[in-house]
Amino acid sequence: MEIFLTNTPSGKKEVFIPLEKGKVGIYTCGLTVYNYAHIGNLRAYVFSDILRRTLEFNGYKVKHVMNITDVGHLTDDADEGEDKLEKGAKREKKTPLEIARFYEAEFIKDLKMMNILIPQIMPRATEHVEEMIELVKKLQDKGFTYSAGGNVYFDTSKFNGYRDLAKLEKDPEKQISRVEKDTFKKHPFDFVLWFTRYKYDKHSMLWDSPWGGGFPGWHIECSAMASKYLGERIDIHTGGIDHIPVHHTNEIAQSECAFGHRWVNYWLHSDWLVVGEGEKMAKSKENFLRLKTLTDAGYDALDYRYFLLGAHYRKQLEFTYEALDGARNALKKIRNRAGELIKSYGDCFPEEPESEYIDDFTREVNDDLNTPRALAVMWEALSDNSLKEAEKLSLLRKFDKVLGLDVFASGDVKIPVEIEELIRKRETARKSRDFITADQLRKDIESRGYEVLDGKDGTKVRKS
RNA sequence: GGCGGCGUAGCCAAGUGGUAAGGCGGCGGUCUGCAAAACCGCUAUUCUCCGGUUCAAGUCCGGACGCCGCCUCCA
Repeated sequence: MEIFLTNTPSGKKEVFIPLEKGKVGIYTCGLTVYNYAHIGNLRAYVFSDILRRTLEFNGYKVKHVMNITDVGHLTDDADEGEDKLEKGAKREKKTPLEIARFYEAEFIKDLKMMNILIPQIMPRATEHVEEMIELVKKLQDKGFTYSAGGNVYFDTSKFNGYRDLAKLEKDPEKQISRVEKDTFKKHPFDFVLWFTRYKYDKHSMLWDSPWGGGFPGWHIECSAMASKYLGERIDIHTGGIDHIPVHHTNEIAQSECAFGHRWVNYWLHSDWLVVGEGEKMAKSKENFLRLKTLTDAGYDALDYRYFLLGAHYRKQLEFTYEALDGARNALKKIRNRAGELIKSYGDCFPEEPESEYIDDFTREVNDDLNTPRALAVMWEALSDNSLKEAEKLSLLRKFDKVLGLDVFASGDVKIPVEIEELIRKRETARKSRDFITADQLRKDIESRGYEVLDGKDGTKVRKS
């Protein structure tokens, strides 16, 4: 079945055609590890995870690369910016590299909790400075750079398609910029490939280069690492919507000039998670929520994942606890159902079910990753009385490969003997119609984290 | 100034010309000693508003109002 993806340059859904049959390379712009990831960041990675899982669901062999930005980049490219890692280091009295490794580890923990498949390759910028220098040299040899004020700049006037991706104003005169002008630039849009001029005397992350000791510009790392691991032509590049105007625009310029041909076939971007009055979540604001904030409040990380899947990745999504509660209840229902199914059928179900629901599900997810509809298909299948229970079980298994909700999580939890004992006591009390004792015992059991389920064929317990 | 998005039930949200998915919540029922769970049923004559095109519009066009993002760093 064909897969359609919305390609940023055209703004339209396009049929996905891989460079090589049966294989896909994906490059995802990762996190700058100077602080914890917030739940908005996580939305972008759940999105790339769904992309990967969908491609694998369709039988593709996926090579997924996600970079770790552990070089401190300036907050802007004039001389005013602060280096984020230096800033974090100062804040926590550690070295920038300690900061980077700590937050990288925390980030990966969050990815795992969100049931995001860890990309096969996660290159660190600091370990690829040589490749970046090589790429800058290549651009220099081809005449796309100039040196000024100690920095090496990319000359955007030499690249015709500059800013096409973002459909931005090409005439600097008409451009309103909020950034202080860097007087060394020939053209306002030019950007730094290599810095030797920097603000801090004791900048601790410096590398030698043909242009002097310094550090790489931000954009060059993705071009260098992406081409190292995926080659000079790449199927899909993903990132947050914020990367379109600057980061990806510049990546395209330097990569296509260096390689001399088209670089990426499909650009996919996820929109913001917003909070309150449509306000985007940002680390600099008070509205910074971490995954830990949610789990400390008693939510499962995958409750949040379910919440994210309920909306399309290309639309702004408003985070509220009310909506998260809805997601939690829904996921719990599915897990309860899945738990019952697995208890009754265990391993006794068709591995590859044949069902129109598979087609429906695939169609939705292949339609630009329409997870809200995919979820709807799952719910319809669950409540379809013409399906056998074992079929539902295998459908759930199958769907969860894409959704990644770990629906069988609460499958077979052993009930402790003391709980069993309380259940028996309660049964005795109920038979003698001593409901006061029975209700007290029920409360007792519930306070220990188990639910009492009275049914036609006796009482059951499950972990709540 | 330029570019772009959004406005669908109490909440989240799908839907890109054919007569309003799904989930949560709420209500009613079955079951239960009661409750919970589970299951079943109901829950938007209507998609911010006003015009237009069309046999047909939430979907296309024009306009109004409201909200938001980007053109600095950001997922």
